[in-house]
Amino acid sequence: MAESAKTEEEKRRAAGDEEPETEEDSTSELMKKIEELSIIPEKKGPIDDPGESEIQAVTSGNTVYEAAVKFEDLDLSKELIKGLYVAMDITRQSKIQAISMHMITTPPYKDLVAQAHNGSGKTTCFVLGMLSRIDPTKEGPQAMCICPTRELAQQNKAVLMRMGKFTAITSMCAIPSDSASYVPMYKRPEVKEHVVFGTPGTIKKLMTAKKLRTCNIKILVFDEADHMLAESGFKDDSERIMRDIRRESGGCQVLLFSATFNETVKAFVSHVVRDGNQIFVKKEELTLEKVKQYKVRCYRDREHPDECLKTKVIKQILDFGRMIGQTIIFVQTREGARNLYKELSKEGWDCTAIQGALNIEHRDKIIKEFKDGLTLVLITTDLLARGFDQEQVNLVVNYDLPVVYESLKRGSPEPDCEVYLHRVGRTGRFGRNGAVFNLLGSREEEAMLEMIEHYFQHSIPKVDNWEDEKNLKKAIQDSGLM
DNA sequence: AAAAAAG
Repeated sequence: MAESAKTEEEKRRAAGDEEPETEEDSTSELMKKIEELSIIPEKKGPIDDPGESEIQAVTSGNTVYEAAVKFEDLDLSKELIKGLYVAMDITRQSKIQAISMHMITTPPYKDLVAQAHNGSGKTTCFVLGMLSRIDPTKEGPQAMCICPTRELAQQNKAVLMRMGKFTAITSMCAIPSDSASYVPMYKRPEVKEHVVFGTPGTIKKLMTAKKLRTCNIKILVFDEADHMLAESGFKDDSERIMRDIRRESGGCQVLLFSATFNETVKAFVSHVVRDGNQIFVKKEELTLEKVKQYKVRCYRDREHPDECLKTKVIKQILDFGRMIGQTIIFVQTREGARNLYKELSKEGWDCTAIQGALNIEHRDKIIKEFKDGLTLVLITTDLLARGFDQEQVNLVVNYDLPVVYESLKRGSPEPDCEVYLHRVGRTGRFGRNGAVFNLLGSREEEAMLEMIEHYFQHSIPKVDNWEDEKNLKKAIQDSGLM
């Protein structure tokens, strides 16, 4: 099943790559594609994913927006339409795209806070929004996107370059660079590119060094906005960047995107974009139907307290996982990532590990190898919990459950349900199948997973007797993989 | 403790 889906995917990809490059040919190819689209599924309108049915939109003021059923309804340039259909191979709009695109691309360009499920195409919304607002004949930044990690900034930039392939729009990443190629801010040239993707620290430094002119910014995006605006360490920088750019640009459009907005953040961001449009999803509706979640109980043995059963379970899961696609294993700490990597690679298991303490060259290399499909198993901290998009990932393993740090200090560990949701969202993207295994090494961890089940009103089945490989295999089969 | 950043 997964096999056939994959080959079909690959076929389409290959076909896309062999697209004739001459202007006439690719345009007629485009027209053909558009024709096909208008006869096939449009009566059904936007993708009717079961998981996407509960999106609620609140528009501000008396601006009337119509849902855009097709991208052609959006008054986009033909270069952008071509980018969507030919370079991106996007055929239909997802629900979040249908609801939000007019809000983003239509005057009076109101601010927007938009929540939608993991893997439902939020990036396409804001990247298309940015591209549509840019005048490529003018030099310098006209759109900016703030991200929580270097990896996400780079990934988003890659999406923009692909979607804007047939335009003259340029982009750059403002993220920390490796020590060898570091250039002090005062020595840098002024940013000439149209779009800047970056992390808060580097963006802020470029702005204060006057190397990043923000007066022509028309659209400012915060990806993973709830995180950027609520988490200490990000909050102050993000707010300052938003305030400065709003002032300098004379009131640019601000877009806040994330899969999660808890009640506290919701109240706060609604204040930030007071006159804006809002799209929210109920938290019970956020779990992905296509992703099957499991718990595996592997408590430490009283007779062998040093033996780590979790590692044993991992190896069993990887036996299957490596046959069907790529796997991401989440751990809580940097040291945990190092240790598990050592443990697995020592015994000849082919895997890599990434965490924030690695040097930048190494980080980039690990990500590239994984995105290229050269490595099948990636161990990571919550560095990759949000936003990381790799369609071949069909297995996620929570070696450790995400914990709210403050609750640890209080002595009663609570799970971080939002991080849990984001981790789960690394698989099952765009309606694909996926499976998540939660390894429970103690009574406390079992209790935490119960709290997660309660939070999402979604019960997670247990895989009994994991020592027998058949049971793990059956779980993977039940999730539609293999 | 993870994420960013520090030059």
